[in-house]
Parts: sequence; C-alpha cells; structure tokens
Amino acid sequence: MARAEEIRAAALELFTERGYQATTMGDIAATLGIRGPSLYKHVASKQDLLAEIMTATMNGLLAAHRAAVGTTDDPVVRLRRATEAHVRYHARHRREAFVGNREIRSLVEPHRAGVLALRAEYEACFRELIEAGVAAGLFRVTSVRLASYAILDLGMGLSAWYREDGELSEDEVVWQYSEFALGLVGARGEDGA
Amino acid sequence: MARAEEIRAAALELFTERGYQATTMGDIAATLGIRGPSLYKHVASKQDLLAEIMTATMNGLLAAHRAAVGTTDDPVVRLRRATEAHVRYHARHRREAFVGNREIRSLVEPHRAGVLALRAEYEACFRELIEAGVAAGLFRVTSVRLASYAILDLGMGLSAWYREDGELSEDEVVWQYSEFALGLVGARGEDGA
DNA sequence: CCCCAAAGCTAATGGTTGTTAGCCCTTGTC
DNA sequence: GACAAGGGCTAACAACCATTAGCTTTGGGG
Repeated sequence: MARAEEIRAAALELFTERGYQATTMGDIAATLGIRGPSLYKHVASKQDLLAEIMTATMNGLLAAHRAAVGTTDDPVVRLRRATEAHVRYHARHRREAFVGNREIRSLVEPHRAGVLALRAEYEACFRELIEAGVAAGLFRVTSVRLASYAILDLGMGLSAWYREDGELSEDEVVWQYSEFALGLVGARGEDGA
Repeated sequence: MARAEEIRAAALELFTERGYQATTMGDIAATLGIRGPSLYKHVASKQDLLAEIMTATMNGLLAAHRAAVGTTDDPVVRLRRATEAHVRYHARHRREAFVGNREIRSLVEPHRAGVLALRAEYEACFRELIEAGVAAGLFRVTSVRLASYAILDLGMGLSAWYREDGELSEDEVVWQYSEFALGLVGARGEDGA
C-alpha cells in the first residue's frame, strides 16, 4: 500500500501550497501522473485525507512534547525542552504543522472536535509548565496565558516561513527560540543545558 | 454608499470565520437579508472584496508603523514603538489582520503581488530597526532575520486568538508583547518609555 | 403626477468539483 | 494458460457557485 502513502504526501504538499479548498482531487492525482477518480482505489475521500494528516500531526506533536518533558522535574529545563521539541517539530514537519494550524476550519465534525481537543490539551501543557515555574519562583510573567500563546505562536509562525534549505539551520532556530521562550517568561535560573 | 461598506463588513466577518473560499456570495448577502446577485449592485466581485480588504489592511499597518517610528532616533524606543503599533494594530483590527495574513493565497494577480510587496516592505522595516540597534551596540541577536520573524509572528498569532472581550486588555497585550520584543533582541538600554 | 435611477428579485449560464459506475489492462499465481 | 484482483481510465452525476440578464419595486425630484 505504498500508493496510499504517496497520495497523502502529494495531498500534504498541495494543501500546504494552495490550501485544502483550493486543491482538487485532480490536482493531487496529477502529481502522481494519474487521474482524479483513481485516487478512490486508495483513499476514502478528500476530507479523510485531511483528517488523517491533522490527527497524525497533533498526536505526533503531543508525543514529542511528552518525551521532551518526561526526563526532568526542573521547571526551567522542562520549559526549555518543551520549546525545543515544539520548535523542532514545527521545523521538521513544517508542512504538517502548517496545514494542521490553518485548516482546522476545513475539517468537518467529528474530526474537528477531536483535533481541537488535542490542541487544547497541548496548549494546557504549556500553561501548566509555565505555572509550575512561576509557583517555584523561577519565572516572572504578567500573564501565563499570554506567555504560552507567545511561545506557541512562534512555532506556528515558524511553520510558515521555515525552509530546510534556508539560511538558518534547524538547530540554530531551535536554540534561539528556546532562548526567546526562557526570556519571555523571565527565567532566572539559566540552566545552560 | 453605506451599503457597500456594510457588504465589506459582512464579507470580512465571514472571511475571518470560514475563509475566503468557503464563503459564498449568498452567505455574505444573507447576512444583510438580501440575495447573492443583489451584491453586484454595490461591489464588482468577490475577488474585489478580498483585494480591498487586504490592501487597505496592509496600507493601514504600514501607516501605523511609520507614525510610530517617526518621532525618535533611539533604536530601543523605535523598536518598542514599532512593536506597540504592530501589536495594537493586530488587536484592534484582528479580523482584517487575520484575513490579510491567511488569504494571500486566495488573492489573484496582480493584487497578490502588490500585497506581497507591501508585506515585504513591512518586514524589511523591522529588520532595519533591529540592525540599527545591533550596529549601535544596543541589541544582541544571533540572527536579525530570526528576531524580526519572531516579533512579526507574535502579531499574527495575536490576530488568531485575541478577542476584545477576552481576559486580556489591549493595553496589557501591547505592553507585554513590547517587553517580549525587547527581550528577544537582548536590548540593554531599557528606556522605560 | 410622472419619471428615472437605485436596489432588490428570480432565472439562467457556464464552469468546477467530489464522487460513483462501469470498463479494461496488467500481473502474479495456481 | 485461465483467473482474480489490483489499479488505472472515461463518462456521468449531482451539487454548488460566481456572475449576468432582465424584470419589478420604490421613492424622491421636477
């Protein structure tokens, strides 16, 4: 079933470039040198294609987050690791992340509710991370919500402009954005990790 | 010609909520209690509606920027003022900014090229602001480009989640984000303005 | 009172699109 | 060498949509 995977890849590329609504099944098929109706031998529908991309992306992001924060209890290190994972995921899966952020509106129920729930969970993780740091007296923020939005938005923006062959390497961006994040929350105990 | 303005307002609301492609002329008309074809007595086309919204928005943003940086030569104050203007504009015109950022793909030539040019100009302004601060030894950044993207992305993110009746006031967000921006570029001479 | 223009309506047009139906060729297997 | 299935194709369908054509209503100015 390699073909189904090729179709998903082609769809992802076109959804990223033109958007879901502006991409036709014929466009996706043409990328593989076949005709639109042939796609239905491999995938259920256009909507299904989007749903698979989006839920897989959100699950991947959450998994990366959990792996990142799972190894320590130090709030400063946890936020750094979480931001690194966040940024790295958005750089390494920029198309998925881009589509995942922009096409929630195009997702039809019940998939939309599911993806929104995953996203809310992810946002809550960051808020708790920051709250823990504030409670420990290690962070100084005016609004936990604002700081978490800011960090999360950096990743979303990244997925819009980042290119693998750009002038900035993945590691550079990851490092720099983690510094930004710690600066945003006024972290004191600079860890150096 | 109040009707044309009502139509633009209705279109803006729906473009924000559903996206350009997912909004039909019938939807826009229904908001005003009339039928789709009647819109053509007041506006040229759906595409024209989008083009007007987007160019007006970009021009407004640039104007706000120029007004903000025009009163001083101090790089620190200039960046603070520019960020304040950037954030305030995105908060106060969140729908326009949101559509302006997300629907560039839906804009057809030659309008698209025009809006992209304005946007590139706007981004260049921020880069120059930061470069000036670095040259003056007041900012310390690893990458000017990265820092400017980060600041700009904060505004875009803002336009996605900000609500006038939310828990954060416009002034709070403006102040906090300006602090973030100065932190991002490692500003030394905290001005206090 | 009449006229005309503004602004609405319905009907129709032309195009696009997701999806289904049904057909055919290839290929690997018994 | 038949056969079944995988995977492609064309044709057709049923919506939907932006836009145009052409008709009707309405209200203000002469």
